[in-house]
Parts: sequence; C-alpha cells; structure tokens
Amino acid sequence: MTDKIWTRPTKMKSKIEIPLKMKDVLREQIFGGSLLPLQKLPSERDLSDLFSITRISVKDALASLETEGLIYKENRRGWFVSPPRVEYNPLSRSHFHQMVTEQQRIAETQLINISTIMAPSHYAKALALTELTEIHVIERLRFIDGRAVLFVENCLISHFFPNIILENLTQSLTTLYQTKYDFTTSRSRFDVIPAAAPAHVAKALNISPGQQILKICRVNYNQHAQIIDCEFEYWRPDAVMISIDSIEHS
Amino acid sequence: MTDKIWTRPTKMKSKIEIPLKMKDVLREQIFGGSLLPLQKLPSERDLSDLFSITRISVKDALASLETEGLIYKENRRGWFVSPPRVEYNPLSRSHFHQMVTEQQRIAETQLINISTIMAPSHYAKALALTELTEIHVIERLRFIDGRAVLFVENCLISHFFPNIILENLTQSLTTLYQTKYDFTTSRSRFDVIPAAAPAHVAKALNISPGQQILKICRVNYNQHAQIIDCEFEYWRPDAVMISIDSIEHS
DNA sequence: TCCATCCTTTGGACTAGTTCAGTGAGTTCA
DNA sequence: TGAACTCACTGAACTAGTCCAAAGGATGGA
Repeated sequence: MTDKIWTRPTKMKSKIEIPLKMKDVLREQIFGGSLLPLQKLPSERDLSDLFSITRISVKDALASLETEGLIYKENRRGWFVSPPRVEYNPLSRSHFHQMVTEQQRIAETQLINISTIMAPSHYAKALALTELTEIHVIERLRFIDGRAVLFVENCLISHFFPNIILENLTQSLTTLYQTKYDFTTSRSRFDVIPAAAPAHVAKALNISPGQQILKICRVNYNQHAQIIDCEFEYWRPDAVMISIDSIEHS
Repeated sequence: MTDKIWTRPTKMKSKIEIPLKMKDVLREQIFGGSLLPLQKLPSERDLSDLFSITRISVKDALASLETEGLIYKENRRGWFVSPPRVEYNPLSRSHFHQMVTEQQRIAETQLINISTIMAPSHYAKALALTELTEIHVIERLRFIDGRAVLFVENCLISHFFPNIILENLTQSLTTLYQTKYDFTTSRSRFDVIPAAAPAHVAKALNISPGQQILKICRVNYNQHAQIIDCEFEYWRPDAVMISIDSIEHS
C-alpha cells in the first residue's frame, strides 16, 4: 500500500483508499517513465477490473489526473499521457511554428475553414466596429508532435487584406501581414480565460463539448494604431503554459 | 421543452435530454437574473428530485456549469452562482485592493501564516538561488465581495527585508517594498498555468483538493535587476480573467 | 488495390441506490 | 452569557449495473 504518502485532513476509511491508490500508481508510472508521453492508458473498463473499483470511480480518478495536466482524453478513443507543456508568450507575436520548433517540438497547422461574413456582434465588439463590416474568419487547427492542441479563429477586417484568402493560410499570418500588406503589429491586447469548449472547438480538438479549455482572445493593432484583426485561441489546458516577461516590452 | 436551442452533433435519444434541460434551466435563470451572484442553488438531492435524475447526473451537469464559470461550490456547503470575473493584469503590479476597488468590488485580505525557512528547492529555483538562503513565506487569502477567491504565497529573500514580518501584512507588499525598503519593481516575469489545487490551497479556498485552479507564478526584480521575491497565486478559475495590453509597457 | 461494410472496443450517459464526514444552526447547561 | 453539544443537512465517495454511439480495425468483394 502506498497510501502513506498521502496527507488527508481526516482519518481515512479503507473504502476511499483504492481510487487514491490508482491515482498514485498512474502518477508514479508517468513520472517514473513507465508510461511515456502520448502513450495510451488501459481502457476505463480494464482499469476498473485491475483496481477492483467501479468505472465511475475510475472516471473520477482519471478526471483528477487530467486536471493535474498529467493525462488527456480523446473522444471515444481513450486516455493518453500528456507531453510537457509548451511555453507561450502571447505578446511576442512569434510564430507558432517558430515557438514550437525552438522548444524542440514538431508543429503543424491545418486549415479548417474560411468564410467571409458581416461581423456578428461578438466579433464586432472585439474589433471595436461600430458599423456593419465585412470580415474574413479563418479557422485553423494546430498540432504539436502530431497532437491537436490549439484551435484558432482569426477574424480579419477584409478591406485591410485584399485577396488574402487566396494565400497559403497554413503559414504564419503575421508574416503574411508584413510581407504582403506591409503591416507590423505595434500593439497587442489579450485576455486569458479558463472556459468551456464550444461545440465546434470541441469537435475539432476531439474533446467532449463543455470540457475545460484555456481561451485567449487577442486584438492586434498595426503601426497606425488601427485594429486590423482579432484572434480567439482555444488551448487544451494541459498543453500550454503562458509565460510573460515585462523586460521584453520595455 | 427547451431542448431545441441545443445543437448536438447527433440525433438525440430522450434519455439524455433531461440533464441538458437542467443545465438549460439553471443557465437561463442565471442569465435571466432569477438566480443572483452568490446565491445558493438547491441541494444536489433536491435538484435530483426536481428534475427526476440521479445525483450523479446532477453532479455532472453542475460540474459542467462550473467549467463554464457560471457556478462554483464550497466544500460540503453547496453550489452558488458565480459573480462576474475581475480583470487582472499581472504585469501592472497594481495593488489587489486598488484593482478590485476600481472594478466596484469589495476587497479583503486575511493573513494565513508567516514562516521563515531555508528555501526548499521549488522556491530556490523560482528565485534563482544557488546557495542555501533564508526566505520569508507569507501566505494570504484574498476575498472579493466576501468570497475567498485567491490564495497567495509570497516568498521574500529575507536579507532584503529586515523586520518585515513585524509589519501589517494584510496591506499591499508592493507599497511596503517601496515606502520602507526603497525597492521598486523594475521587471516582472510570470507564468500562467491551469493546474490542480494543492491540499493547503484547497483547504484555504474551501474547495476540494485536486480541483481546477489557475496558478500564476511571478518573479519580481528591483531597480538593480535583483530578484527580491516571488509569488504563487492560486485563483478560483471562475473569479478571474487575465487581461494584458502591450501598450502599457512600451 | 481499393473501398464499403461489419464488428469489436471505446468512452458517454445514464439509473438506483449506500455510507461517510464536514457545516452550521439550534439547544443545552454550567 | 457563553461554551459545548446535538443533529439535520450538505456534498464526497463509493457500489453495481445498463444502454448508446463513435472510432477504428478486420473482413471481404469488385
């Protein structure tokens, strides 16, 4: 029994020890390297047999390890060991691919959808639009080491970016802004919010709708202090760590 | 039936509609103002009777609303409606009380514990200490509108702050640094990580150990580019929204 | 070789209960 | 008056199952 390493506020009854033990065993195997990143755990049914507890208790224990950021699940596929978090500075405007590569990880981007619409209210608000304005909405899915970790919606005010939808949109938009439209980002404003995954995001990231994600809303200004686009990022919460240093902006 | 407003990827079976309905009803009552911030929801048993579903389904539905940031729970006390999030800029070094007051909310701080110890490894790492160094650890609990939302651990390198433990430590430490020790914060570095609440934090915030929280680790440098302290903040995830603007630091 | 179809495995979403332990209001009693 | 005690109510943590639907591998025919 490894229960001794647990400090509980009250005296224990034997019943509750078993799921704690399962958490301990899995945690130890993950930290000890017996279970490697991206490796699949046994199925919930198998774990329930292995530890002689019900599937509900198994699910509770797994959800708890998920909150710790040690494991993650994919819809109807199973549970997997989380790779280390990437460090992300939303102010730096460094490209996703550059950032990931610098951390010895492999980045990929997949274009999900492009649409050109009149800005609905939540986009209009983020872009500080007072009248009906046409925007491009670019939805992309981003992968680290083959795992989908980030769903991004970019909303560009279309008159700033003629014909952008004809470009290769799996590359960095920042680079595209600079090379093709001569816009540099002079100012960024962003919010970080722990939230629940909306249905379309959950589907793309292959998680259950309503699961916890980290939402980042960013607004970018060009060198003329105009808002040119905004961005909604939805991160798998175990995949990322926001990291900011004030010295980089002073 | 209000089920129609839900878009589900697949056709529904009648069974699964009831917990969705419960979520809908509660959400509507919260947005509609029938349930006010800080108000207590009916007990899980009552909800289970009201909607004729089992307590496990009730718990699932409530956990889902919790992830959305609409409700929160207190250990063995019940579920409550979440007040709006406060906007927090970790770079600004504005005082907690000042920040909260500016947003028309009421702030309080409670001193939990002070200890003076030789820095254990995780603190030593954050403070970039290479040798055994004495630090003060100040644990404080912060309230908004009477609700405990933030647990803070401040670790000060003690030789920078003689006799600080004799001061009133429910006030802003930044102010204390400035007025009493002539230190101004010239640089801050911080990480934001979705994490699970450690036991001592869970106890102070009155949440279950292992529940999701937002962890912010901050390191502060004085005007001589020395690291003088670091800070570990643990926020209830529904209480806060990180909000940063690059223009404030350029 | 390719592609549709079946079939097993997986998690998702439930039902119907039980026991345990902290909270807090109300009561008792020195 | 005030501290200690009681007790109902609360969520916490379980047991023991059921049925459903998506995912993906195996199968088999054109």
